Amino acid sequence: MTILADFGDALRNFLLAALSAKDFDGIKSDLEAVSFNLGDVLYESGDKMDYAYFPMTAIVSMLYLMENGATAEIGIIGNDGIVGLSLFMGGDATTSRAIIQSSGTAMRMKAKDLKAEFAKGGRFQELLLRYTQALMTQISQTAVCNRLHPIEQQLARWLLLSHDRLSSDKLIMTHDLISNMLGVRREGVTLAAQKLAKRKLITNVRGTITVIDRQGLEGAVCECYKVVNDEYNRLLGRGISRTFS
Amino acid sequence: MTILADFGDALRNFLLAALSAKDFDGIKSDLEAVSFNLGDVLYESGDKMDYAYFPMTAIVSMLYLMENGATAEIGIIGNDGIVGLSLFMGGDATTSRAIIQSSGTAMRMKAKDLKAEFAKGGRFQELLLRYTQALMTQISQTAVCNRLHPIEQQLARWLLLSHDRLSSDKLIMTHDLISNMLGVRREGVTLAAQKLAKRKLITNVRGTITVIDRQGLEGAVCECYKVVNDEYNRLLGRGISRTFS
DNA sequence: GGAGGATTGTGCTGTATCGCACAGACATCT
DNA sequence: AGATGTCTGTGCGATACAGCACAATCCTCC
Repeated sequence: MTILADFGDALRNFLLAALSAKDFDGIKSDLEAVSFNLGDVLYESGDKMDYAYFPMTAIVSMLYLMENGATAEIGIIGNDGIVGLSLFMGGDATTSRAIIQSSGTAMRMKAKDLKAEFAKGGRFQELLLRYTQALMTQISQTAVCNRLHPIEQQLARWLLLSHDRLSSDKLIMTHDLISNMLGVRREGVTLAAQKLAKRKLITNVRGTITVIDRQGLEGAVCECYKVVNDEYNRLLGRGISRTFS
Repeated sequence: MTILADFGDALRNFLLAALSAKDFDGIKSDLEAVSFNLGDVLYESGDKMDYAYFPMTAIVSMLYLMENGATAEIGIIGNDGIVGLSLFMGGDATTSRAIIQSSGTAMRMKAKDLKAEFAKGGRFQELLLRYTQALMTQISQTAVCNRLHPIEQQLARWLLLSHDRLSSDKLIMTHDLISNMLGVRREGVTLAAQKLAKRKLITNVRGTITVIDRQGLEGAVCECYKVVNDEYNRLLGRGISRTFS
């Protein structure tokens, strides 16, 4: 992680952008721009959190780590949200690891500042709570998808969720990394990616997956994607999906 | 659903019991005791909620329903918590169905009363937020468990979560009902229940599963159960597990 | 006590995915 | 250019579970 000298464009984060100018000015001095690289860990499971993060171009993956080393992702947080819900929820820590899935920038805010702002009530609190509910929907739908849908559809869902939070069509990710997120074998990801590539929805070259047919990918995904996106839209006033934005 | 004449023992619900006498007196007049039967639906997915429910002896299952009719449970709420988080989260509805998994009683509270009490801040708000985080942990762990663990362990987890929220050792549930919760085939539940019965952890007769070796069942379960229980303990000051209470 | 329905048990085939092994392709660094 | 490490592709058997079919058991209600 690197602390950036310039303030950056905080309004690339939707939660910050949804504040009124007055509300934003109130918290602006609490924000600090930072930059992350792929694989950086924001928190380990059980860590007491010192900061909350509002991703701008970075994407964060919430990952569970099992005793036998297996991992599975429960949610993706990008410029739509905030990492560190448990600060205002009261727990100060979660049982998941927060890891950078795509390099980029974020605003960070000290734990005590976030708590203080939250405690004031008002628009900021409301936004944070609505985002929490949206994230719960994403996690819930992940649970359902893990149970009921084949890898190919889950990969499509994962690619769309990531694509929505990126400004590019290129996802810098190895199959191995993706397999850790989805909690499946690396070979399973290779197979699924080949199928999607054969359908001309993505290209699939060493270390990079590129979305070439966004509409088509939405046709290949299970209903889980739309349910989550509709709920983000309902709760936060706009979908995160790049198709409709 | 039946509205009960007598007030009942509201303090069987841990959230209500955790309030100070003064705080509880403040909301007491907002509460009304109701009784539910197996299969009663508290909300459908997308329904605007009129009431929140604090289960006392009832157990509620949060269920997702897919387009093809398949279902999967994302969380269990009993006397440890509250059904209707989205009221104070701001969404007023969720994408899941809330259905009675075990008959019994609950306190209900009008939506606007709950929102008003939440908005006051203080101990009640804090408890609700902490419970929300605990439930998020349960949902997340469900997602992971769905991905990584075999049916037998998942059934054990599900039985323990239900057993913790019951005052009896008898769970009135058919294999078919359980299969809807776990999102697997009915036959899969039959097989898994037979294996647990062969290990003398439960008995398994038509329509009723009885826990006969609680300790043994905890030995048969995956780590998911303990992670969730420890987190409830950390966040809410006590585990829900009957073993340690 | 017989009929009918609900619940559980069992067997079969098909399939998705795992676990493992290894080859080929590519990237990087010297 | 060659060495080395990383990433992807492929093939195999094993396994867990799905989907389907149907028998056996039990419960309830006339």
